[in-house]
Amino acid sequence: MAPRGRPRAFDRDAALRKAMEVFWAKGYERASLADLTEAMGINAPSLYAAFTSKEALFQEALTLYSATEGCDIWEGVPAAPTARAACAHLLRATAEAFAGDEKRRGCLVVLSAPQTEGSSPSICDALKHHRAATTAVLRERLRRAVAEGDLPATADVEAITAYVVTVQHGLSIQARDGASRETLLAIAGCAMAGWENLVSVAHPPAA
Amino acid sequence: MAPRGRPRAFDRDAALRKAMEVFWAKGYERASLADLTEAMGINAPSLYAAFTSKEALFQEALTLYSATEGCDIWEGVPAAPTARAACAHLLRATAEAFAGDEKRRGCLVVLSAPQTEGSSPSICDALKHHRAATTAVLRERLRRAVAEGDLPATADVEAITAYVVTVQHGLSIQARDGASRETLLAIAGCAMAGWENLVSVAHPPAA
DNA sequence: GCCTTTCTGTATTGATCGATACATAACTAC
DNA sequence: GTAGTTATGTATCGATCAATACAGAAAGGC
Repeated sequence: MAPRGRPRAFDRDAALRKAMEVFWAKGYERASLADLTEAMGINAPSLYAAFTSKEALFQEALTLYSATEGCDIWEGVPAAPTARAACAHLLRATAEAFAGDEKRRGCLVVLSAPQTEGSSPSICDALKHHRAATTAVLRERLRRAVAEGDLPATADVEAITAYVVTVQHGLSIQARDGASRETLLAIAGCAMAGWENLVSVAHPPAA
Repeated sequence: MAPRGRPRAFDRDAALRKAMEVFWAKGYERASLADLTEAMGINAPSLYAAFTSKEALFQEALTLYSATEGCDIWEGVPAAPTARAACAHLLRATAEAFAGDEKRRGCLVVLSAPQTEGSSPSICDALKHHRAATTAVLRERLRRAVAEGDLPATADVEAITAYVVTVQHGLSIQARDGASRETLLAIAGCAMAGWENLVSVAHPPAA
């Protein structure tokens, strides 16, 4: 069952991983074909033959990212024993992940294409969809917590979900600005400091 | 004291404001000269004669932004009667500001150039410096609160500052993802729900 | 009037963008 | 072997990028 023509001379998975790292460090738009081909160690025609287009390459890189980098963070959310543990894990794991090396600070999904206007709509939509999907994971976990009696029935699941996700997104900016591991973890700690009040208020007032 | 040569045929301030709006909606890199000149109603040579370069134009737009758009939000921080009021105002005013029209959702300072790698270093540094400056405003207000006895001496001012700023930055992402005014305000409310615990803990644990 | 100065519109610069045409190389099938 | 298929490297495509050269227009100074 060997393929018919001339065999590919490079490791497709390894090249995809390199591409992901370039997108992670530079974002979708700023990652040029020259950047990508250099990092991947191949020429443009090979890239297009294997990945169709820059956009399709990014989509694959995004899938790889969520399957590898975001995996630990988000798998722990439904698996956590309580709603509180789920949120604490999410924020702490995010802080730990963003404390890595220089090139990988912050989340690819959050930082790759922040501008709605003018960007490739499919890229923007894919990232937006991805953010919505991860948000849904947390929301479902919190809903389950309410159903199980872990959280009071009056807890505002939508608001708490949005709040925790907002802190997580904000951590990407902090990480890109060079915040230390300690700072990132302190932020996560602060965000959880008011948990008891947070879940016991039906509709948290705007102040 | 009339200027010597042919008078400028456009309103420089009005053109700068238009440029700011383009940068706000598209970010620095994605805002092309064609976009800018069209919005400003002038040709490229006029733009360069009046603003030197795209980069210098952005710097001026950034100054205008902080002098107008960010003004209400940040002026209220030192002016607030208490640390709690300062933070609550900051987050609520941010939520209100980001609930505006489609093109202006989120903060220009946060969203214009999220990628450190490869971007124009001076643009990136300017935005980073601006974020640091606004962070410093909040930090100073909290320090004053400790000095005045408004906050306990054991309060972790650095961590609280970083936390509140992180929520504020995260609101930009939420706003760009289309969060409603109610959602943005609910997030601000959630962020403040744990205030009493937040300020009474010396070093908030990571969970 | 004429000269200098500054701005305006047209047209264009070299660089870089993402994406390919083409000829050649390397493999399977027969 | 030959035919068919796919990948590779070089060289390049048209489009777009930020930035200008240039000539004409509109003002003040004299």
